[in-house]
Amino acid sequence: MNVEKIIKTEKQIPITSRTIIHLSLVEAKINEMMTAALKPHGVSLQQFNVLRILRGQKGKPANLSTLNERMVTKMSNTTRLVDKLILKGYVDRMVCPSNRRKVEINITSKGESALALMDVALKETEEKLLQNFSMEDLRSINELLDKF
Amino acid sequence: MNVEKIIKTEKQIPITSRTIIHLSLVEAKINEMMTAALKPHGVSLQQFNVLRILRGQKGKPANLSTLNERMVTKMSNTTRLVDKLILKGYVDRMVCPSNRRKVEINITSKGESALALMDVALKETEEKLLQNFSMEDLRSINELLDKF
DNA sequence: CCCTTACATTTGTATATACAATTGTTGTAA
DNA sequence: TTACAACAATTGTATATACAAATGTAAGGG
Repeated sequence: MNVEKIIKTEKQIPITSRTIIHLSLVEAKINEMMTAALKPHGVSLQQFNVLRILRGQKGKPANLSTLNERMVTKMSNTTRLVDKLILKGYVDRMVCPSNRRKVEINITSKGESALALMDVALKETEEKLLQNFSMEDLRSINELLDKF
Repeated sequence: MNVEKIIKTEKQIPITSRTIIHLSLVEAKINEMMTAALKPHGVSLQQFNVLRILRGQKGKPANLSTLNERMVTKMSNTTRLVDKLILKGYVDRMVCPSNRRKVEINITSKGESALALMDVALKETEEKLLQNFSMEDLRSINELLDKF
């Protein structure tokens, strides 16, 4: 990825700023490729993340707050995200019987099989994105990212 | 940054997926902090980037395509981004006399002094974000990010 | 039991972004 | 010169997101 071509905005860009910009550019690239990979499946990256989280629940329903903690988006959007997944029939939502303020969200079997297909597409994209990385590189970058 | 708490969506998450998710989370954090730092100045992160690019032009006007190449956003949004900066009086736009399809965009002196203030705020945010990074860490992470 | 506060989610609204279609301009080949 | 393709920017529209306010529910003190 050719950062220099893009960030030649200032004469002498300090390495701190360079790092921040570099990260944003990489993330944009990732986002773009992942979104493209999911497009044929008709879901957005965020919708995919919700499905993944729900699968991780292994049948135990998740409420909105739980989803929200594990996502980058804000609460109000989580509601609407789930709305869209319900329309597609990938999840269902019901009021929690023990605490009617909460809702319980589950992935449906239709959602699970759709998710399985998405996994394949995403896996390929990940491999493409990370093709220049050795296992040691991956460990290093994760370690460094932990410093944020 | 505690990734583990967030990405416990799946049982055994492979290091490739972990890396991608990790990057997204870090970028989200950066974005959030930068946006917050710019908020008192009344500009978005993207608007700030445009101003920075224009300053880097050193008086030489930039047209929209040029701005676009160096930004993460799409062409149509660049138009509207510049619109907003014009409203604030930070940039001006005129039709290029030699090729009337193009526009020439310049930062105004008002824009430059506003940008100088933003720089201070952003610098602080960067330092906060990168406080755990040694100079060697910064070099490493930039090198690794180049592999994307 | 009523009132207040906190909780969990939803709705309204303004702004941001992506994508496709459109406008206006230039260059060029018949 | 005119017709057509390519270029540069803009507009329309649908969707996404952030933020604030509102809704409905639960829990606890008087």
